Amino acid sequence: MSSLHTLSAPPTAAVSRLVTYLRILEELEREGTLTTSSGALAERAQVSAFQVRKDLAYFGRFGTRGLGYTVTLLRRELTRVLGLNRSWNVVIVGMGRLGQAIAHYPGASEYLFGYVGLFDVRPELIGQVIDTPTGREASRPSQTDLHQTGEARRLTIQHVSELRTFTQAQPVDMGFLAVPPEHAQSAAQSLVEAGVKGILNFAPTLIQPRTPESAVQAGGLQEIGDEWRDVMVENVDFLVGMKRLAFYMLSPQMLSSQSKDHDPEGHP
Amino acid sequence: MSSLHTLSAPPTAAVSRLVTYLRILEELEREGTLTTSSGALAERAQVSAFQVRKDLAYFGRFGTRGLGYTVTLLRRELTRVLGLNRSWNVVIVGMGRLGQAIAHYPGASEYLFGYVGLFDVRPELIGQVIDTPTGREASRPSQTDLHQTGEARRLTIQHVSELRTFTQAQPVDMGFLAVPPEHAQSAAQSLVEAGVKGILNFAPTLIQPRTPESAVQAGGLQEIGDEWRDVMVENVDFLVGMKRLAFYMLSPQMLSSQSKDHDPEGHP
DNA sequence: TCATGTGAAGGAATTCACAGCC
DNA sequence: GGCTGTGAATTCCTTCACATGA
Repeated sequence: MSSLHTLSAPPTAAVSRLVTYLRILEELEREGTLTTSSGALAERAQVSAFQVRKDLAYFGRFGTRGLGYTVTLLRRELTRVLGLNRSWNVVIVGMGRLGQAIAHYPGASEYLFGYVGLFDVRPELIGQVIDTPTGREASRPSQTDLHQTGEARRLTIQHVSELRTFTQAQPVDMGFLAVPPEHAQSAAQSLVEAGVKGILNFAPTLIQPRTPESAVQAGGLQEIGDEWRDVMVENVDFLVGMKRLAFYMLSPQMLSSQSKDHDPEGHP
Repeated sequence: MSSLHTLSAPPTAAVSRLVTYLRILEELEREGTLTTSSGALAERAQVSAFQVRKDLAYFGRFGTRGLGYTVTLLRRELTRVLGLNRSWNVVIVGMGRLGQAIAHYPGASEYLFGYVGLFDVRPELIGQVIDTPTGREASRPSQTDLHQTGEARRLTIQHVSELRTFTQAQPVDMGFLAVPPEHAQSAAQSLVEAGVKGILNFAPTLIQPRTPESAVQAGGLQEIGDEWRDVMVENVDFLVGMKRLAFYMLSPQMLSSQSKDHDPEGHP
């Protein structure tokens, strides 16, 4: 009977599935569907109905027994739970082909993710002007095409060395890292020193959540590692996906039954 | 004492970690390190030494008790296990900004992944010529920079409708899908109808591993679903990573202890 | 009667401790 | 002695069955 049901931490895979459910709910909303059920969501998400209900139960009670879920209501709740009803200021470090593709990618500008700065070290890129899509309005889920709302924001690529002063004038929540793997650690270090607390790493390498020893003995850092406290790193490495695909094509019988998919890259 | 130890299917997360170990071994090899240990690998992979040993044990016995692992030997074994010692012919469907970034991405051309065809439906893209990096030599791990071996392969973007005849003349193992989400299912269908058995899906949507009903009632497909048999789909969705990052930045206490990372997108 | 929400059962993956072998 | 390889224990995630409530 207690109103608290923040029992235990949800499995990380459950968070990924929540993102999928949210996307499906948005599709249903666009299709004009008013209500749905755990079974219907399960089919489109390629999981079991049990799984859907359990996943939702980690975060609250959103349905009506005997009826199911109201699409709009559940969409709104999941948006809130995932932290997608607030705005996130994002910088991209590394504006090569991948960084530019990310900057223009339509889906990223939904949900109030907005690019506020673009950075690189290559002289030929610095000063270049890029039009990035801006986030949709805060209030409306928008019946119209989500990909077309908002207008472009014009940004100039700056040198990474300006990152620190940039974040003093302009709050930055996340940094997207799209630099070559050999520069990923130092670029991440620059982000952290600039006070950025979230890193989405596209490079095929793991970011070490600490200041490299070389930098420590070189400079006079007083509180080592402290700047990395509370920094979240999430990895998006398509080479891992590519190699996993190769493995499972070669050995299809190696597919374990449980949790065939869902979840990101990185490590505990 | 039996020489068989292909006991049970490894966790899918173990496969992702194997990819990480392999990358670390390549780094160690470039650094000139001859031998290593589960502890050393664990530190760089951000997992426990137990985990490293258990993961390796799923696939064989590669170390020497009391000594550790020979870097070159373990690298070669993991390369074989992951199916990266054979060549993979890849086509890209969707040559917008993301597709072009993928086509030029240096890491993909390692390990004998080679692009053999590029496809799109937009008239302004068809006929455009793209230089893609080619795979490194089969035999050598190459002491020199892995990213610089091989020369460019010149490819012309073709219309997706030519996919079927293309695969009859040229074997294709994998298709990389970089089209907008609303076209992902039909593009995947085109790949499958052309006989492609592996799909790496970059679109933020789940591919349904079956022919849509609309196509079934329209055309006279005799054996429904059969063309999807043995097709592997792997998802790489950076929007999921982005939203996961938002969630964990908002609720850091929601980090479950186990398997904080590692694993792809999709579902069971 | 319907479909959700949830404690309990079951199964999988990780962690551990130690046996086995340089 | 040192580090791997591996059965056993533990922890976690998923599946299930049913109580709950519209």
